[in-house]
Amino acid sequence: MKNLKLKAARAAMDMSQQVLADKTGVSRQTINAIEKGDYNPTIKLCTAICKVLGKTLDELFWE
Amino acid sequence: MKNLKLKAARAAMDMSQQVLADKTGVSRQTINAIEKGDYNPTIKLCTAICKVLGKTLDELFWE
DNA sequence: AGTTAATGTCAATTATATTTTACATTTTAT
DNA sequence: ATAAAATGTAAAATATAATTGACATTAACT
Repeated sequence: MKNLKLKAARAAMDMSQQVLADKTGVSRQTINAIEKGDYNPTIKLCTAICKVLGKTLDELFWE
Repeated sequence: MKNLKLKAARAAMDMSQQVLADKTGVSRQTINAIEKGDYNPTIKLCTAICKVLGKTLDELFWE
């Protein structure tokens, strides 16, 4: 299942996958894969993404 | 950093680490390690733990 | 005291998240 | 129409989450 909430939050900040990757300290492919939804990031990375995008875990990663 | 919120939520349900491990499909050592705090579980496991304990990600895994 | 359930912890192995390199496709802008 | 940036995707390698088995300690109970 795609993570459209993440994709939308990133779009709302006008931030590319590459920039989000740099700010969270992971590769662009990792961000892409999380948005694509076919895997399972660590809570630490989810938290880092939330902080960069100004959202909480519940807002981006709760179903 | 220990996860005392998780430990407290489990205690509030009077549930052992072993039972929580069984209900979330991981080993007891994994639950113990998460409570001890010296690592970084996947979002999928965090979500499973939250559902068993009737809490949200923000309540148990947001700092 | 003695017994049992629960917890803390460690070493070795397995499963999988993440990286790296690379290329194709799509969007955005000129 | 063309170039550049952004995205989608894949295979191989690396880092680390999670398992297994084992043992010691602590808490709860009779």
